[in-house]
Amino acid sequence: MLLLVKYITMKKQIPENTINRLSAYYRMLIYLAQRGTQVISSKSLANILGMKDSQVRKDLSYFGRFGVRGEGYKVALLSQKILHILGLEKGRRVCIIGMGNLGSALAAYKGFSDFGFDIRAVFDSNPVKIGKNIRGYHCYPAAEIKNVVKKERIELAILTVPLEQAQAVANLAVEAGIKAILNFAPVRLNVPRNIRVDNVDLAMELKKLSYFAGK
Amino acid sequence: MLLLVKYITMKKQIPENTINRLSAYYRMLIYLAQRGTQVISSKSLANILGMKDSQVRKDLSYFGRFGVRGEGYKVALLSQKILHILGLEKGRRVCIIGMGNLGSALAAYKGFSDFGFDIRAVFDSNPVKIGKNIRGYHCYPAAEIKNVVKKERIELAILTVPLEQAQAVANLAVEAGIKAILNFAPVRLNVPRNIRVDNVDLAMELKKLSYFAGK
DNA sequence: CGTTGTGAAAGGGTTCACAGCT
DNA sequence: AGCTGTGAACCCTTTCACAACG
Repeated sequence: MLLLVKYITMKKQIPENTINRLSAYYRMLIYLAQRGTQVISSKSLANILGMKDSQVRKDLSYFGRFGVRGEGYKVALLSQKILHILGLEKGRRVCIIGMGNLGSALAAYKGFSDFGFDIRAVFDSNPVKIGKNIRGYHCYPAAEIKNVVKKERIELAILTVPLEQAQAVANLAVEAGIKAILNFAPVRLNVPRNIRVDNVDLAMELKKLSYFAGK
Repeated sequence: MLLLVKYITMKKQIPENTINRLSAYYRMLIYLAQRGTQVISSKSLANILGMKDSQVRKDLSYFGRFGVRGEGYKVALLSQKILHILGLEKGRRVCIIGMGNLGSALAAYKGFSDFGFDIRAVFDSNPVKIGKNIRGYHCYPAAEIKNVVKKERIELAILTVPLEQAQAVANLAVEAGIKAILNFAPVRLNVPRNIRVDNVDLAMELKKLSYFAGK
C-alpha cells in the first residue's frame, strides 16, 4: 500500500525542459572536447549557455552524480553519460514521411546524422517521387510504411506531410510499431498513450515572434 | 517607493505558453469559422484542443474580456482579437537569411503567408544563388542585408544559415533595425536586449524524442 | 579551498471553484 | 440555467544556500 502511494507520488519527476537542456549541454561538451577542454565546472558551462549553475547541477542530479567535488565535470565522461541518458548511444533508426520541401530539407540536414540518427527510409505518396533517389535516400510509397518500418526496425518517424494526411500516415507508422513521432503538421495527432508525439509548428513560432516584436 | 515595489512585482506577467496557445486557438477558430460555427464555449474549444477550459479562459483574460457569460465566445470576434494581440492584423514583413535546404523549404511554406506573413526578401552568400529567383523570391547577397531590410522595413528575420555565420548575419540584421529573429542555427545569438530571439533546434527536438522513446 | 549534490525556499504557471453576468 | 472571468490553491520548476567532499 505504501508502495502504491510512492508510485503515484513518483509519477512525474523529470521536467521536460531538463531533457532539452541536456541536449544543449551535450552539444557544448562536444564542442569543448574538440577544443581540448578536459574538465568544466557547472559555473563555466552555465555561463557559456547563459543560465544558472544550479540549474546545470540540478538537471544532472536527476540522473546520477557525474562530477568531482572541488573539480568539476570531466567533459568526455559527462558527454558520454548524456548520450546514454538520451538513448543515443547505439544510434536511432529514423524515417521521414513526406518528401515535400520540408521533408527533403530535413533529409539533407547534417545535424541529424551528427548526433547518431540514422535515416533508414523516406516516404511519399506522389508517384513522381516514388522510387526516385531524394537527397541520397530511396523514396518508398506511403503504402509501404508498415512493411519498411517493420523490416528496418525504425523507431522514430518525422512527419512532414500536409495537414489532411497527417493522421492517416501516423496511424500506419503506429501500426508498424513506431515509438515516437516528430510532427510538423499543425494537428493534434490521435495516438495510443504509449506513443510519444512532439509537435513543431513553424507558423506558431513566427506568430510568437510577431507578438514579442511588439506594436 | 510603493511604485517601485509595484514595478518590480509586475515584471513578468504573461506566460510564454499563453502566446503559443493563442496561436493554436486562432488556427482552430479560423477552422471553426469556415465550418460555420458562430459561437463556442471555452469548454468546447478546450476539448477540441485537449486542454482544460479554465486554461482557455485564463489565457484570454490576460488580454481582456472577449466572451459573453452564459453564451461563450463569438468565433469571428475572438479570432479578430487574437490576430490583434499577436500583432498580425496588418501583416508582418519578413526576410529569410540563408537559402540552403531549410531556408528554401521555409520560403515555399504556405503556412506563413496564410497567417499574414509577407516575405519581402531572401538572402544568401553563395554567388551561384545570388540574383537568381528561388521559390519565387529574388535572392539578394548577404552583404545587402542592411540596405534591403531598411528599405523594405522588414521586422522579422528567419535565420537559416550555418552555425559559423549565424552571429555575423544576426549582427547585420540587428544593425538594419530588425525587431525579432527566428534562429534555426544551434547557437546562442548575442543581441541587444530589446531584440527578441526564438530558437528552433531541430536536432534537439529529435534528441528529446529519442529520450522519450525509451530504452 | 573550490565545486558538487541536494533539501528547502522562492517563483511561476495551471487548475479549481465560485461570484457575477446574461 | 449556463458560461465567463478571476482570486486563491495547488503543483511544478528554478534558484538558493550550505553541508559534504575531493
